[in-house]
Amino acid sequence: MARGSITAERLTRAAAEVADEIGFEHVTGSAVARRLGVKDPSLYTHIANARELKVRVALLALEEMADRAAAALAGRAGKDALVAFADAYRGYAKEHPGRYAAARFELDAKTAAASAAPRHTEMIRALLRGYGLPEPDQTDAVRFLGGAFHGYVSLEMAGGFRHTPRDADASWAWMLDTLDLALKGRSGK
Amino acid sequence: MARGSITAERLTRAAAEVADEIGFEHVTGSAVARRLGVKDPSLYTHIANARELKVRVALLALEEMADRAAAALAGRAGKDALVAFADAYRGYAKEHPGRYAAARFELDAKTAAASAAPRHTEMIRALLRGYGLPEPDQTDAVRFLGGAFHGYVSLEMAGGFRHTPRDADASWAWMLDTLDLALKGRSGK
DNA sequence: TAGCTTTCCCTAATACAATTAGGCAAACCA
DNA sequence: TGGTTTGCCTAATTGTATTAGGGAAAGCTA
Repeated sequence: MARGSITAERLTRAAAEVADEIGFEHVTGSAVARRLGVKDPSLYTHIANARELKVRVALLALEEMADRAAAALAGRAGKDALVAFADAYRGYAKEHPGRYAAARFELDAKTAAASAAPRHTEMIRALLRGYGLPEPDQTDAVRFLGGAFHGYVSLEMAGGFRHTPRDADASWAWMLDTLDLALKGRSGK
Repeated sequence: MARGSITAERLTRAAAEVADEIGFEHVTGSAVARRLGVKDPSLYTHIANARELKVRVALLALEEMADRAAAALAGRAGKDALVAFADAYRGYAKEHPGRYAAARFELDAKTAAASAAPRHTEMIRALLRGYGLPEPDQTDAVRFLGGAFHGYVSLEMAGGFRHTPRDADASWAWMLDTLDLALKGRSGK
C-alpha cells in the first residue's frame, strides 16, 4: 500500500467500525489490516500490539459518549437532565454496540485517568446537582446511576428482555421516572 | 492420559477455574487441556468447539448463581429479601469473577431459555412481590433491579470506583436502601 | 477368556491471529 | 542528487482451533 496510508487514528477508526459490525470481542488486528488493505505486520509500525488497538477503540468510545452526553446535558437540569443524559448513553449503545462494549474494556489506572471516563463521572455529578444530595450520598448516587444505566443497557443489548412482551423503551422510561423519584426522596431526607 | 480422564463436566469445571484465575475472556481450550494434562485435540471428543466450552461455563455460572440466590431468598421478604438476593449476586461475582463474566456470555435464545437465566428473573419477581407492584410495573422493576445489580457489580469489578475514597460496600448499601425506598414509593402509587 | 467392537486419547497436519526480523523503495533533507 | 529515514512488505515463529486418522484400552460376546 501507499506510504502514509496507515496511521494510528485510521487504524482506530477502522477497528471501531469492525467492532460495530462484528462485535468488539471479535475485533482482530488481521481484520483491521484487511479492511485497510494492508498486511498484518504493517500495523506494528503504528501500534505496539493488538491490545493497544482495543485500548484506542475504548478511548474513542469513551470520548464520543462523553461528547454526546455533554451535548445532551447542555442547558438542562433536574429530571430533564437525567433523561437526556441517560438517553444519550443508551442511544450511543444502540448506534454503536461494538464501541459501547469497547468502552467497558479494562484500562489500567493511568490510562483510565487520562481518558474521558472521569468526564462521565463529572457529568453524572453535575446532573445530580439538581437533587441537592450531600456527600457521601452524591458519590453513592453517581455509582448507582452509572450502574443502573450501564446495567440496563447491557442487559437489553444482550437480549435479556426479548422474552417478555413489555417494550424496552417503556421499561427504560419507568426506570428513569423511578430514579428521579428516588433521588428526590433521598435529597429531602 | 488415561481413558475416561476427560468428560464435558470436567472440562467445564476446569474452564471455570481458569476463568476465575485469568479472566473469562482469556479462557482458551488449550489452557484447559493443559490444566487437565491432555492434548488439545482430545477436547473435541467431548465438546464441539471452543465456544461450547464457554457456553458451558456460562450455564454453570448461571446455575450456581441461581442456587445461591435461591438459598439467600429462602424465608425472607421485603427489603430483607432484596438485600439478601443482591448480596448473593455480588458475593458470587467477587468470589468467582471469571464465572460471573461468563454468565454474561451471549447465549442463543434457545440455550438461554433452557438455562437458569429464567430462574433469575423469577426470583427477582418473587422478591418484588413484597412491594405489591402491578403489571407492567413489575416487569419494569425486574429489569430495573437486574440492571442495577449487574451494572453496579460490573463497574465495581472493572475498578471504576477505585478513584474515589468512598467505600464500595457503603455505596452498595446506599443503593439497596434507595432501591427499597423507590420500590415502596412505586407500589403506593 | 479369546476375539470383536467401540471408545477415546494421541500424533500429524492445516489455518488463522499475533508478532519479530530484515529488506527495499519512497519520501524527506541537505 | 546522494544520504537518511520512514514505513510497508515478505519471511518466519509461536500459539490457538480444528480435522483426520491411528492404536490401544475397555467392554461385550460367545
